[in-house]
Amino acid sequence: MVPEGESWQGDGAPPDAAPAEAEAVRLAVLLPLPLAGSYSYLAPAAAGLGPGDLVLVPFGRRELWGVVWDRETGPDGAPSAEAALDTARLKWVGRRLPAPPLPEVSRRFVDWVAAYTLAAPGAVLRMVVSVSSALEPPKPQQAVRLVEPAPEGLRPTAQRRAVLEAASEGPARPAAELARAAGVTPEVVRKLVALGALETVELPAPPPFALPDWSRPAVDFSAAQAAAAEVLRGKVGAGFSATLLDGVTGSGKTEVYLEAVAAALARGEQALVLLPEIALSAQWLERFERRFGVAPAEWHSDLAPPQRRRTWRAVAEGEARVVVGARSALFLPYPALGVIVVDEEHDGAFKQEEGVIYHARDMAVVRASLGAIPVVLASATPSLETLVNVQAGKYAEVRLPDRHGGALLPEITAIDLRVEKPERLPDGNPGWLAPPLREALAGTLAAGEQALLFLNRRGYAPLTLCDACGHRLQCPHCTAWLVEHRFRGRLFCHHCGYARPLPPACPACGAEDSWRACGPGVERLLDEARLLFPEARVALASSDTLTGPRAAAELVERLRDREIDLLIGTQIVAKGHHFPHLTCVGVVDADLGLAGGDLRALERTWQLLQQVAGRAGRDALPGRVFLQSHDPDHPVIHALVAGDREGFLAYETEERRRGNNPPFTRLAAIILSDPDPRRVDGLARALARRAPRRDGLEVLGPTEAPLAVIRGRHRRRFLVRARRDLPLQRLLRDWLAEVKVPSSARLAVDIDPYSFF
DNA sequence: AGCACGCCGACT
DNA sequence: GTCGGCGTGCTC
Repeated sequence: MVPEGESWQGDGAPPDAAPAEAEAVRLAVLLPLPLAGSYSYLAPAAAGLGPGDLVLVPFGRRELWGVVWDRETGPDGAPSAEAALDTARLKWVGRRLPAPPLPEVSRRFVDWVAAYTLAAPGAVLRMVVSVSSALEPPKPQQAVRLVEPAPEGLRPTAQRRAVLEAASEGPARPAAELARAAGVTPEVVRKLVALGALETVELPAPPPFALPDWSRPAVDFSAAQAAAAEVLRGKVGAGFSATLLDGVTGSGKTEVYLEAVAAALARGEQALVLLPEIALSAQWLERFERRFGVAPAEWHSDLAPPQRRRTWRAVAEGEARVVVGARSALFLPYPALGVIVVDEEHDGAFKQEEGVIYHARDMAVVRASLGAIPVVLASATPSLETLVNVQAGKYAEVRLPDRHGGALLPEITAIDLRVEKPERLPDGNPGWLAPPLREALAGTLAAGEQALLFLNRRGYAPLTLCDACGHRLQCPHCTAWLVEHRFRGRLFCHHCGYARPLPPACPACGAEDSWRACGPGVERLLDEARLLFPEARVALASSDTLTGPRAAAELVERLRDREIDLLIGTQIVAKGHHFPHLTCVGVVDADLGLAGGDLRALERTWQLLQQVAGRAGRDALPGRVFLQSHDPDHPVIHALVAGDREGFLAYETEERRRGNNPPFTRLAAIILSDPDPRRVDGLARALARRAPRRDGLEVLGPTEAPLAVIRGRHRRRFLVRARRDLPLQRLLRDWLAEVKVPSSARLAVDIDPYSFF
């Protein structure tokens, strides 16, 4: 018989002699598919399979991996209620995969997230087991090296010589890498192996993830930091807790929460730090290494597949002790997670908007609760949701009041664009910088200090129209204007990626050279800055210019080395980098986002501008911040100028309460889409007819979604607002189950929607 | 999600 | 006459 724990070879048919019924068990196996539930399989009792085990199972005419979710027998050995399916129809589980079983807490997390987001459990499972190739043990990597002495009779072509020369330098390398280094196709290398000039060897396994040294001394803490660190350390090992770590930019939050990480490490546990955008985290990694002496395991979407495989397995085996990652890192199968930190918890990047739609900050709190561990939410501008939870006593709070090292907070001034109008530029084009901002920039640059212009608009101009007939260039697939990107010489749709060159003549009236750019983008500001400050070294920072971690790190370096005098950037520059000589920040359009219509527009604007303002004057030099606005009396602008955070929060809290909006109610969005507008309208009407009606529940819609057409799909949207005590998910599930969705249409549910697009 | 089966247009 | 389009349905 099969020894327990060994992998049992099977192929969906019963093993040699079919075991008697008594020797077989029924298992519920969850598959990584968007299906409603698990599927039942048979397995020999002696295989010892239990919940969490990873197995291969036959499914239709395919073979899939799956996770044993449950034994389908009650405590008395009788089949459970849901195991009604006729045993004769069941297939047999195949091979058990040689991977650590999925921890119980991960399985409960999958079920919880699926129930909350209305996603299929299998779709959530796929986020946990996101690297199916990691389920087999790592194959040793093959490499090639030179055979010495070289075999005789080898025809030495130029390509072969290049390969042999490359191979003579350095250690054995994978064939593909060697081919790349020699500038030849892999075929040449293969041929040389066949000819005996190169030989294949196994590369030693890469070194395991190093254990961070938590016993190294922490950096010098201020009294406030030391006290905060002590509180956070005390949460570790004390069951579930959620704590807001609230401190202004530069107050040293990172070092403080790393003490909670150190405490978890000291207990032999794992730690997870979620960052909104791992790509821009070079400085964060430096700080981690300074504290622990080694690098943490990284997890984000653009890891190379071998690294991904290795990291997944190292996490599952408990070898990777600290993971820093983007939101998807939350779903890794940690066997011994001891603490979760969500840095910049207010950041919208934690909201996953595709596939399983979830908010990583909220799900982190759930994961912590299921694992009975602490979660730390860190931010200089906490979300209203989190602050309300603090006020309600659900979350603890730790504050770091001062800028570490005593740097001064910047002085913030609003510029009323209705009074201080930007002048035309010397070349006749409109300008976007009002006189007071121009003067401040001139003064800053003359003093040899650095300045930042912030405008949250990529490209040259948000709209391009024909001066002769007024025709506006629009995306053919979306309800959106095309944005001119002059450096790339093309027009782009920011919603679907459609790109085309600027047409030489207007497609509507045929006029030539008639395009007029309307409004500013960062590229246009760059033109203005170069014209006004020809001596200054100006650089641009947007997602178009900072395409990866290297580019971002390089920019940070150039700023630090003062090779840049004036930086012009989108929100990409708001994230926490230290630029000690940056003393002047100009927000070109502080009103952008105030009008946005969605319920978090004000909060986002507040947070973004607060963060941008925090870039100014971080060390000994005081900073100045200018907000250009057409509405300087707006409460958000007022609060920013007065530095009145409590005032803003009180205002915004009251607005949300009055509008019956979250966190005082709960929202869900139902988004329908179909290439055929008539069909999506039909589906919307069918849903509207069956919309649930009850006290405390509002169903708004259907309306055209704000971008009515994206990628050629017509979109309609319902918004559901529910009193917090109502079972929102159950109501939605019952409602949506009543309507048949045509196969061409898609229906997505967004619980707690953030983006209203 | 795949991968079948199934019923209508342009091609060797 | 077939190859092939993707609409509908099923997978323990």
